[in-house]
Amino acid sequence: MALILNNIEKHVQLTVEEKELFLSKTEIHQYKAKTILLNSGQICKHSYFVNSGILRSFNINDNIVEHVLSFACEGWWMGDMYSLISQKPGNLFIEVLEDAELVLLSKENQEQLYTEIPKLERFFRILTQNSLVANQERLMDNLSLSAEERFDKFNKRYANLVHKIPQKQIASYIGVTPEFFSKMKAKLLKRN
Amino acid sequence: MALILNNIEKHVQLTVEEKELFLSKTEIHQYKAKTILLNSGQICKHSYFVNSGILRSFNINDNIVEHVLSFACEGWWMGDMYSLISQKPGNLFIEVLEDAELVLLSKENQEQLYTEIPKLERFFRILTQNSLVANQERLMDNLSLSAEERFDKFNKRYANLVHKIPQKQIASYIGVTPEFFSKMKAKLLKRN
DNA sequence: AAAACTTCTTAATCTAGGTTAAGTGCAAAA
DNA sequence: TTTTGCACTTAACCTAGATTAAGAAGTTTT
Repeated sequence: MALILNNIEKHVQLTVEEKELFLSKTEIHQYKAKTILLNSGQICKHSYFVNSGILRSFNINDNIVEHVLSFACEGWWMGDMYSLISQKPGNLFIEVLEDAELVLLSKENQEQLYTEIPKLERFFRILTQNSLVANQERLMDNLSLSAEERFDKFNKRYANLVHKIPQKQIASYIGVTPEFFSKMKAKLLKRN
Repeated sequence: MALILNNIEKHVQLTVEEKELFLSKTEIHQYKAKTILLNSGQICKHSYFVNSGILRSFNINDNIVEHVLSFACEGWWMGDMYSLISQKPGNLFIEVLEDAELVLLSKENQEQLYTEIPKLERFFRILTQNSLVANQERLMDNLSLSAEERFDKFNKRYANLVHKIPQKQIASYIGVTPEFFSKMKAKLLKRN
């Protein structure tokens, strides 16, 4: 359970009482692989922190093609930010890729904590800023890098994940078809 | 000058004293079109709020190709978030596209305000969350929509901007070459 | 341990968008 | 007022990656 507190304390210092208050507002749950935590069209009620296992968020466009927005493994946060802040139905799915233990923080408790412990508002501000920076970089990468270079970046961002998740989902994350990804991989192997 | 306070008060309520304190930490400057507010490799020292005029942020990749990250017109904020939070040299340029009046808020003053007026930390948290949501949507759009559809989205996001900025920069924003954009535009005109 | 699914691969063919190049129309220098 | 330099267009040709299809290799279910 220390993991989430460590994560928070990378950015703000909490007192013992604050840590207890924070933990009292969270729940821990276990989920099996393939569980859908959030469906498109639903309202996202929780932020998820990954103690163990792997999650992914994705949407499905008109052509019935999935596009992976993000993965989350140990120590990462996950949620549908749009739905979470607007409390309207979102477009994202959140799925468990590998059996997971998650810390759940409900929208209401999160809002309460912002007021009760302003340091937590700071923490989530910083977290969101970091996400935004990463997202902006990925956006620019998608505009200027080749599929191969984007695969490199994926590997740096999500170290070790290559071996743990179906490669069609990596293809989706970097924005190519599974067929093209397979071809690209074969080319990379031959080259090295 | 009311503009920036209105902008803030869409999300948090400030007292008269707080508004004064906030304003005392900002500066107003006028800039001519083509002014470079921030160069790649520099450390971003300010957040910019646009009272009037138009800004854009972009980077330049190895091939000497520009990629537009964002535009900002009246009522929008602009900055290099990466450089601003890390205080390290960034990759972004920020340029004035149309003569502008800007409100400057320095990194140090912004940090002080977070502590002096926690409501402002809340305000910037919300602002950053909204940016993140918009960025995630654009990322997914880039993975799943055609150039034409992305142009539609550009028009919705930046109403009226089509007529005010060089079209090669719209092309860059949606992620196509100026030549292709020109061809696409001709096709759209013929169709309607 | 077969049946039923999925994931991954290979290969032929196709296309959205890129590249190169040449020309037009302006606005800003000079 | 000419000249320089962008912004934009058009058109021929090119390519990264998509699409379609079919088979191979696991996994999961029964």
